[in-house]
Amino acid sequence: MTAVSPPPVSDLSAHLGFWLRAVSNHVSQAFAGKLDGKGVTVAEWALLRTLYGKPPTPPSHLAAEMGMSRGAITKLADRLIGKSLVLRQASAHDGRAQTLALSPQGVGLVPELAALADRNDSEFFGQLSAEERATLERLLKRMVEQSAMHRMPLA
Amino acid sequence: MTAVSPPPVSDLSAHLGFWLRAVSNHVSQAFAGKLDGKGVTVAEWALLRTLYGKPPTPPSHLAAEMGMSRGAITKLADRLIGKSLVLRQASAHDGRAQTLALSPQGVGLVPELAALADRNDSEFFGQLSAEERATLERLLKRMVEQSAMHRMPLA
DNA sequence: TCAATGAAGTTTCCTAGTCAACTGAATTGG
DNA sequence: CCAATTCAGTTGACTAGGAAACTTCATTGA
Repeated sequence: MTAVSPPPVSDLSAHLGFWLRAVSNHVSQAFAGKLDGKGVTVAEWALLRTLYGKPPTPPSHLAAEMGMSRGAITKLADRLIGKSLVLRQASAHDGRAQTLALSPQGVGLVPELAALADRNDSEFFGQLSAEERATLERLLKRMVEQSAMHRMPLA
Repeated sequence: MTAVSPPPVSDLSAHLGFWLRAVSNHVSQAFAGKLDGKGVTVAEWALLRTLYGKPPTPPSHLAAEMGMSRGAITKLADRLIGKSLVLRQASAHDGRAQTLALSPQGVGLVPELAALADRNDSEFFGQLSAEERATLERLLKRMVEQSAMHRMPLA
């Protein structure tokens, strides 16, 4: 009568996905912390940046571009309108449609936030050599292409 | 009188963090889909895997190891106990403390889930050459070390 | 021309975290 | 030896997103 020991299974850390997620979450959380000081979340930053320099854009376009549901955009936009960073305008032609655009405050804020994004990125990836960064970028982009990641979910 | 055009700011996709998050989320979501068939979430998988092969473990240890709050572990454990995959036991010595352990069903399930994790990982990273995978792993692990990511948040 | 279909946004319900307040048990030091 | 503090775990309020039902409007085709 021998004791039954559980079969060996691969470790969590045996997966590249594990390390990818660890680093990704760490970088994102650090960025979230920086944005906190500006009273903005990462998702809000993404929407603001997406609107920057664009003509007024329908929420459904933003949803597709940002890889979020339309419902999520509704709520995100509500929050940003509450912060006076975004303006919602009904379409003249189509009674259903509307567009979202940056308010003047929003336009003013985006460059500040972009500077934080730059800083955050170099804070973490500056630890790698330029060549290593290029390699990392190349590999990641190839995975995006080959895995048909046409949606870029924020969550 | 010249029109004021908004200053150019770096694109979202100019940041390595952007691509990292895109790939990470994609891989995680694909994995979540696979786990769905087993009635388990990614966080639940992580807790099950963490308990596998370990003696009964206090929730607070799991919280530290998994980079989650104690409150989150309480709720996660509640769910897993509801699915009869985890057992909660009060400590004999310390009236406050308790331990969590896999149930027999939990022990049986982990290898199945681990196989899904293996499959998911190779599905995505199998697109890279062995050398590229090694490079990616090296770079990611270095970032974990150098950025003092002692916490590994799941969220 | 008007019923059926489809599209755009909103809303509701659900899940899953965090944080902070709380409960009850253990420890400590005056 | 007991009051204050600290510690483990739970709970509740809150946040953020997804999915699906729903509303309103537009289009289309018989």
